[in-house]
Amino acid sequence: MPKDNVNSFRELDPLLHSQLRLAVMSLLISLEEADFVYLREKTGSTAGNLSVQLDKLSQAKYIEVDKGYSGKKPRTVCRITDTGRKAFEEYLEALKTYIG
Amino acid sequence: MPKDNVNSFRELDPLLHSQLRLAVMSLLISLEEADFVYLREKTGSTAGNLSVQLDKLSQAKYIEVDKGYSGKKPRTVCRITDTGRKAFEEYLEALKTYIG
DNA sequence: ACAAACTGGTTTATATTATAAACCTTTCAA
DNA sequence: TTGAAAGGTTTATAATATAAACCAGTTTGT
Repeated sequence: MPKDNVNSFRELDPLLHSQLRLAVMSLLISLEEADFVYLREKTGSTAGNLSVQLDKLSQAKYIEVDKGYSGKKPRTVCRITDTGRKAFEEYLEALKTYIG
Repeated sequence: MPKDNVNSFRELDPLLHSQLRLAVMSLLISLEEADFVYLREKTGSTAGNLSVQLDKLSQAKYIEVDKGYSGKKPRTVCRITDTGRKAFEEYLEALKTYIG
């Protein structure tokens, strides 16, 4: 019996398939650099949530996070890595198997 | 101080932002009718997981689920509703705010 | 006829995630 | 010098996804 009922959907990287992390990556992919406050405002997220999600992206090496100062104020700057860029592109490819 | 740092991302309907439910909706949107076994095979999911997710889609009225028989075997048939179709389209629109 | 295995599912338990709430440290303004 | 704000982090809770266990009926083999 020919089995053509085969899964035709690609895995969606769970690290990217998350509203907030996807938004962050979406921003970083075109900006190449953005700080914590900017990301918080552009995504509309709470600081706590953003902090957690940045950690996850950072641990996966999808982004780099530099903690420094702007004058006397702490300033956390994020940028996407090559790994992150590649993962994002693969996510987009995978998405297409769902949304045509 | 002008605040142009405004959230530019639309909400992603959490009911659709789920790998399996999205796959199911993706199938139903072009097929208009599919049974449980077909969906399980096409999505590569386990029966338990599929059962749970179909319930959620059904409770949200995104799909209709008819339990009947094909000969002596139980057969559960699903189709998308207008509500579901609309939600799916809105999900696609929202996604575009993330993926350009 | 009876047991074992298979179909087509559902229910329940568990692990993971996302999110918000509470908290911390430093700076600034009164 | 005290209180509020900025810039985060940590912790607790709620929601989700997933798998494992289960169930009723059917078919197969002996």
